[in-house]
Amino acid sequence: MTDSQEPLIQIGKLAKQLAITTRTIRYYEEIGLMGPSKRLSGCARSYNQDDVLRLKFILKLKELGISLKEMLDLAESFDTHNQDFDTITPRVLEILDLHIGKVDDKIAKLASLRSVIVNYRSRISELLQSQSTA
Amino acid sequence: MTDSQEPLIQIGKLAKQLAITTRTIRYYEEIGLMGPSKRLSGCARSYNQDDVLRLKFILKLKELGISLKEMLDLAESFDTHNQDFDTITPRVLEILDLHIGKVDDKIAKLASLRSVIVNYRSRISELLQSQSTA
DNA sequence: CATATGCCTTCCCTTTACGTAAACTTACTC
DNA sequence: GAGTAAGTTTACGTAAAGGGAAGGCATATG
Repeated sequence: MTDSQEPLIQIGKLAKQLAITTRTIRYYEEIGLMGPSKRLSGCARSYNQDDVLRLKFILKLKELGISLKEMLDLAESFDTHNQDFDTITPRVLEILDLHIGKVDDKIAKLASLRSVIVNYRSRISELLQSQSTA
Repeated sequence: MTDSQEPLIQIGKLAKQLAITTRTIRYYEEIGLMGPSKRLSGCARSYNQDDVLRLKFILKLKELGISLKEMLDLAESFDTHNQDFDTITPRVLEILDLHIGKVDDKIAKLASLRSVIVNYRSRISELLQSQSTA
């Protein structure tokens, strides 16, 4: 595991690679999601493979609809009991379950919305029909 | 239809009745969702049954996930061609179809999101399982 | 009369997840 | 040595949907 030289990447390249902006990466560091990054000479941030993976993970969670604040909470509970894998994982499951529930709710509401709209649509359509045949 | 006296209700009561705040009602008026309300002496807002229905409708749409801005767009196209029923109706159908499409999109995305989360959840769950049996 | 509601307007505050300058270093290249 | 590109920090701006306080009428009641 001890590579003679870890492949380090700078912020601009990393951002482009993940199709986000440098601002986003700095922001994640700012709020503590990414941890302070190692600096090159000239203070330029550099990222190794672990950092990249962490960022990808964050983006994945975000894509799943988890807010940055929730991630912070998650990260905190990782850090506070990170010795015990058994106690942290249920917490993750809990959060995921909560999210599945939320998504189910949204889907149900949208489905109901859809039927309302469709209903409305057909009533108007009928109205138009009777209008033209009058 | 000409009631001798329409039952008028004031903002505080209306808010309480719909379980929202007076600020919310004023806000909807502010952005043009509710139209200027008739005032009593003392400039107090008053609402008749139509107003109440409109507000209920807005809350319904909101609950269904339609943003206030989208409602404004809808309201605008109602208002701009409201002279000719034959020409307005197809436009409404168009908007409704567009919304049905949007809703379908959202539902599809959420469904895919759901399966991703569920997948993730089960992988973690398995991990926990194998952990405890180790 | 005093006080308590209820309403009014105006205006700044909040949260989330960044966007967008401004002003400044550092590094590479012609 | 001038220009360009990429990096830095600080800090104000944005959208959505209101929250909440200040300061001021008007009505109702003991």
